[in-house]
Amino acid sequence: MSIGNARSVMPRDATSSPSPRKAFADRRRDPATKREAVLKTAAQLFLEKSYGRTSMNDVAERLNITKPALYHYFDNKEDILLECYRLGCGLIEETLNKIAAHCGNGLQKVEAFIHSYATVMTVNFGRCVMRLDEGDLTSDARAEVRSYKRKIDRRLRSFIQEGIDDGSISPCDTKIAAFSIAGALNWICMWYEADGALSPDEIASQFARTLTQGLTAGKRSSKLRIVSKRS
Amino acid sequence: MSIGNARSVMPRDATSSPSPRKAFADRRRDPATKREAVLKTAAQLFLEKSYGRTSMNDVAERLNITKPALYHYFDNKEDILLECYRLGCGLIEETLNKIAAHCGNGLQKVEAFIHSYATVMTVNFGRCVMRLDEGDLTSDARAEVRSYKRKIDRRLRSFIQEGIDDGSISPCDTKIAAFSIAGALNWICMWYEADGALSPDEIASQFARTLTQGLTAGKRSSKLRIVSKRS
DNA sequence: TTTTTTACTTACCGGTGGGTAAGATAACAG
DNA sequence: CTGTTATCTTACCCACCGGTAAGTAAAAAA
Repeated sequence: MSIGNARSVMPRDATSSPSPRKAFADRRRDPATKREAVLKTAAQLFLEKSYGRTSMNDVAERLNITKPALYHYFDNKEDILLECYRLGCGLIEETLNKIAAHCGNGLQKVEAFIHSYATVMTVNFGRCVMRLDEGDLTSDARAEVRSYKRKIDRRLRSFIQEGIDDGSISPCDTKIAAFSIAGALNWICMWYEADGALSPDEIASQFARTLTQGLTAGKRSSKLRIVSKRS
Repeated sequence: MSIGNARSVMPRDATSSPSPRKAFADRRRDPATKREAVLKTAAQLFLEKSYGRTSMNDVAERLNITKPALYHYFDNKEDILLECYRLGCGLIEETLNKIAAHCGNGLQKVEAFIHSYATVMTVNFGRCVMRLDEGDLTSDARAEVRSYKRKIDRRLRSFIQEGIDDGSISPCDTKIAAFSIAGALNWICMWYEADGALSPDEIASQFARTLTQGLTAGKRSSKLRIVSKRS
């Protein structure tokens, strides 16, 4: 429909705005795109400055609009936050389903989990899930988010248990093992920076290795000999 | 007032108040004890509700005093926060020094690190260091705290490197291995609860095992002797 | 006792931030 | 062109919070 001239920036993709900054350039575009632009900028700001220190004015300013305009797309500030959580949890759940389908033994599933999850932790909405403070949510919303997180934890534990059962993982306390792995992965969202030295894929691969193999030398691949001390 | 005998609660220890709540019962006690009481309650509240959602009134209320009284012991809110960080960092540094002194190979040092650090993460001031948001500090204070944290990271990496050099740890990217271990440990302060099912010592021991041994089955578990090939 | 000092209270200020009321302007339908 | 609707703005309200001023009362000193 009559691209006019200046408007020819053109969406490469209907659902992902090229730059959230420009989504509000035209007065009448589709509301879905604008809503998404709000969400993306908000998520970005929440990660930069935390939810509490990000004012609605901050979000509006970065979008070149004024605060009340935001209330056309979201009921209130918490609504934006909750949506960030939901999107992030959706990303995680996707990967979980893929892994459960991906046949393989328990250890392989855990490895796949670590790899995928680490990758999600380098994506803004994914980072929001673990980095933002649940305490900023009202109790209803918090309960919802908690249930998502519990689900993730249960899945990871079941992968580990599967590995113990099929012999690919050495017996251990699954609860603590899961806490340990999930902790290492969750913490990624605290130090990762998009323009940093480490690429998401590097992180994911190295984490998968470190967490499954441990540090201890003495596996076949290493140049050491192991002498069992106590038959 | 002037309860006379009620004062016989008596400090079992000069430096640790029995209950922060009662530190302000008498009008004239030593200011050091009261200052400490403020600090403890503040730390507790910061962990319960976050720094941002904890008002000076909240702190005062829990101590049965009024807000302005707090300003006799601290210049401002951030001053309290910074002191929490400093105390926590002090705890961590202590353990680091003990470990460096404690002779042993690299792997043993890393194991000791994991054990001690996990324990610190179950102590309020220790938890503050990693759980509270640096963004709440002014840039000067933030720089100070960051330098403490960098130091911790450097020490851990040096332990790992030492292990690689002496053959007790299989070669790996020390930076990512350190991130992985530190992440798992730091995350403890996000889920640990004092009255929970897991005791600090259980956590510490299990983490030391999981992180050093990994999940992979096939090595003899703990009772093995490693013979370094080099030298 | 009287005086001085320390510890604390009541009352208040200024700034900030979430959210709203009501009006303006552009897009669209007819 | 006209009326209607969606979109966005200016102006404002109110609650809360960090911090302070100024006064009160208890403890310690004299």
